[in-house]
Amino acid sequence: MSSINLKRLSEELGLSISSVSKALRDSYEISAETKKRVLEMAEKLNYQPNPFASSLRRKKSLTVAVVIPEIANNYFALAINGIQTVAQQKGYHVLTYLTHENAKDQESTIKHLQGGRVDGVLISLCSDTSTGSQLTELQNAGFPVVFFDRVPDEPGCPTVTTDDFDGGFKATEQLIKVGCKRIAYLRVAGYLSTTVNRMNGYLAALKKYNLPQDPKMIVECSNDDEANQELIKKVLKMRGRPDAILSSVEKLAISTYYACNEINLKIPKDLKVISFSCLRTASLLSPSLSTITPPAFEIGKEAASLLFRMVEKKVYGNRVDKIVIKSSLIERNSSS
Amino acid sequence: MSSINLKRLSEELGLSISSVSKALRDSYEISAETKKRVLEMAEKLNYQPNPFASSLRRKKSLTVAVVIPEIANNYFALAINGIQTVAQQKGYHVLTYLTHENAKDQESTIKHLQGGRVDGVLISLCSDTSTGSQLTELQNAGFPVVFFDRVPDEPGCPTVTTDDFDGGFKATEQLIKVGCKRIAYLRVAGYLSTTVNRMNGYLAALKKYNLPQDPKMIVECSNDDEANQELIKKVLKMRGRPDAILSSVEKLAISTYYACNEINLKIPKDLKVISFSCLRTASLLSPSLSTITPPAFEIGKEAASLLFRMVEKKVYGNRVDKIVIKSSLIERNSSS
DNA sequence: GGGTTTTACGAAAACGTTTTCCCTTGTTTT
DNA sequence: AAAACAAGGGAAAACGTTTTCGTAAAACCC
Repeated sequence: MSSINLKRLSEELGLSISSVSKALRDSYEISAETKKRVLEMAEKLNYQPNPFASSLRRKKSLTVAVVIPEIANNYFALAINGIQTVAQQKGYHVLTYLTHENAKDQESTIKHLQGGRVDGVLISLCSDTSTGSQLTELQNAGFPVVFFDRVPDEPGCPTVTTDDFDGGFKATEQLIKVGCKRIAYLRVAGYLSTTVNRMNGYLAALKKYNLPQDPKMIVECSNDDEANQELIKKVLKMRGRPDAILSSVEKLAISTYYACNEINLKIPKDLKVISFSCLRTASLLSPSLSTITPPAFEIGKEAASLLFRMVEKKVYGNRVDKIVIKSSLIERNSSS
Repeated sequence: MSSINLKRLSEELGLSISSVSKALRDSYEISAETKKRVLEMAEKLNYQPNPFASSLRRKKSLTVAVVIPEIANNYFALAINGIQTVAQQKGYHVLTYLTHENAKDQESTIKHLQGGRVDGVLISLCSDTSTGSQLTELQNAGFPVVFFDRVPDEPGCPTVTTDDFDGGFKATEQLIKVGCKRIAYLRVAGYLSTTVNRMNGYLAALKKYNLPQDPKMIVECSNDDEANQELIKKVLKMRGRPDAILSSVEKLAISTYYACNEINLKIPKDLKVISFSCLRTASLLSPSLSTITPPAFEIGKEAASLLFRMVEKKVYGNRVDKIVIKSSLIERNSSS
């Protein structure tokens, strides 16, 4: 837009283009006095360097991509907040892409990103990702990728996650301690590291306390809120219905609340509920919702920091970071 | 990354660089047969065009910027969702920048954006913006800018907003109809189009129903949740305390709920509450919160569509769009 | 004061595209 | 058969930086 470029600037100053460029980049080859003149003129003419020319030449975009399933979601909104905070402070730009839990979208996004548009990628896999191979390929090619929250199985990739297993375990333990015997686990369809780890924690707790594992107590939900609500209603009306629900994601807890309203089940009297959730209004719900709260903002910050370490040092092949940040279990009325 | 470029591709095919480029862009100068060969080879070698070279040459970035105060906010998360949806479908990339309600950040962001990094800007002003002049300057220079939600006063700029005045009016009217006499309005500091328009609607309703305008009933809040909660508590404890609260933003309604919990005021018995809010769990709160809900997703979509119209036709000087999308007032228990 | 180093700057290539202009060949027109 | 034209393709400039290399002049070293 500001069609004032180095050429224009150099003419104005009676210097060569290269000298002006060097002055602006504070090169030792340019005298202090000249630098000052250049800076002043650049300021005066409101010179803004063309980022594409610069990126083309330097093979650096100063940009990272964030690829997430959705954004209208407290967890991801907070995570992005953390990512942006770190990125903006470092002078990086952030491109975001939504996959809408759709593997095809995710694939084509990744593919486009290989053109060099970004210096690195932060990604949380979508629920119907069949495999992380496309991504691991990418990073094997030397491209910095950090996974957060929903990460692939492959051991060789840097991840930032929370202690999902522990969260699932402790939440389940808590439900058991208040007397629940038939605890249902609401999972989302597809293979998601978070869902699976949380479930494994849940299963481990059942085992520790000698409670049976009923396959009917593991409820596989979809991305359709309506359908989920119906499904949960069905489960809550069946013979031997659960007396507690552990929800692996926030929206399923919401659906559970609606379902209970509809079929007139009282939480916590008839059903106790704990959910993984970043809902800020958890304590204002009726009843207040017990949560395992992942530190989404910190996870975003850590993931971004890790990515920038990888981007800035060239050496990220020899070491793989697996950062885990603890969630906190907050007991409220829905589970007591 | 994929260091395979046109040169490499052309060598592989025994064609010139220019022919390959033309083939890829489906130029009429290239025979169908050759195009097919080129496409196949490009696919085979996983050719990804360098976006910077392309942007540099064509002076098009296929990228837009979204500048918002914060992202961990239901309204903005939904709006971004709408923006992304339109942008991704159009093949555009989206850069997001957070201003953290800080005018300095906003200014420097805008300034950087003038380098040509983006083809257009979607922006919702931060609360301590003194003036939109920097932006209007930008668009006078022929740069496409669309304001959404929080827009400047200047008449000459394209905006996408909701009917804030009406929302404020109807919410107030509703509170009056259920018998409230002393309705407080919670506003945020600084000059924000939304806050002011909503307040004007509030004032107009008071006037229509011959209720007095008490300056003490207009409570100016800050960005500090703690402080706001204290302030609201103070207001709720004063002589002649309000019997209803109209909150201009979601978070102040949350603070109101917390404040009431602390000083043991019962909503809706002792205090009725209506808030502008996109909270999905409004109906699950205790008590369920009556809201005026701006169609954030649609606003995002409309804003993006408008921006793309401006970006794609060169002619956007002669006409200024001011799109208004209605909010819906949803009455729940907090106001009945 | 001849030689060397340092300082400060400029010329030009390079990054990977896109696009304008030109050329060759073959076909059509008159 | 000469002229005109169309089809398909290539050479090279251009976009705005950055960076390597070169080189004048000034400064330094006995």
